[in-house]
Amino acid sequence: MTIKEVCGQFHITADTLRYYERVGAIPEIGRTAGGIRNYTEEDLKWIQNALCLRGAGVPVEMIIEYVKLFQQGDDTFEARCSLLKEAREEVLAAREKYDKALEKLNYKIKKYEEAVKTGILVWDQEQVKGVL
Amino acid sequence: MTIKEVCGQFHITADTLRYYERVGAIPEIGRTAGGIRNYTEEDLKWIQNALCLRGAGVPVEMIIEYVKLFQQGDDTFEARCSLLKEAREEVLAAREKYDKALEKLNYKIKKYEEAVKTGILVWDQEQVKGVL
DNA sequence: ACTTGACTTAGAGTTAACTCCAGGGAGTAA
DNA sequence: TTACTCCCTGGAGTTAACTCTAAGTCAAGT
Repeated sequence: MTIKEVCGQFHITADTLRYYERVGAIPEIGRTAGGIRNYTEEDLKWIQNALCLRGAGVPVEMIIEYVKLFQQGDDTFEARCSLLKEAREEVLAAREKYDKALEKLNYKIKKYEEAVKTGILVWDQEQVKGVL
Repeated sequence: MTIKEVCGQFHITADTLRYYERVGAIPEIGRTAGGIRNYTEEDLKWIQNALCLRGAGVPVEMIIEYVKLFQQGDDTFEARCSLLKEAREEVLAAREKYDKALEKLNYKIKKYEEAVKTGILVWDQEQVKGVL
């Protein structure tokens, strides 16, 4: 599979794909005789993994660390496990912030929708702290 | 309220607070006779607002836009409303990615916990796509 | 053989969001 | 008045994660 096909599949640029490989967020990709990258199904899973974690704000550095541990073999199960747990904590903490923001946004949007109709903006005091 | 007190309350640095003010993510803060910032309760709400949105990945640029509209008065209800809706879409989309990542992380952590005990790592094929 | 379009590298450039620094003023206490 | 801590500004520096550029190589079609 060529780099272009992979890009199309994941909606990312070739630069990003090469960047991930260069820094080690995905393993080295095999090449054709002519030196052109040839992605396997396994490679696609690694890309999926990197994109999924990045999408949840996990730093590239952490993904690199996981790939390294993976490549070091079965002695690193424990290290990988605690790395993943660390990542999970970060993602959970971030998601809570997202939930809080959504709650406030929903409240404000509701009030603004009313305000657009009535011409008057009202905040029910203290219903949601810190709204403006 | 001094800048230091505000920093303590929100666990951010004075630099960040001045930065938000400088770019307009919060309104201008009133000063003492000597030119030192004196934060009011209203200011704190704006800071809360900025931090809440930033915590959910909403770009500073968007927050600035909201503050601008707010300061332009009641003619901007509609504009503010659609800005908030746009922000909500972004936050919702991001949160879905977080959920997907969490699902995978939970699955992998479970498998790794078993692997640490048994010495063998098993992926139930296709249960979660793209796991490694 | 030639053209065309996709691929390669090393390395420089960009962007957002801070973060730090130098040089100086403000406020309180001894 | 001296000391000390906090605060001020303008501007430079940092960091992560890409993103782009130049100069060249590869592969397919005609």
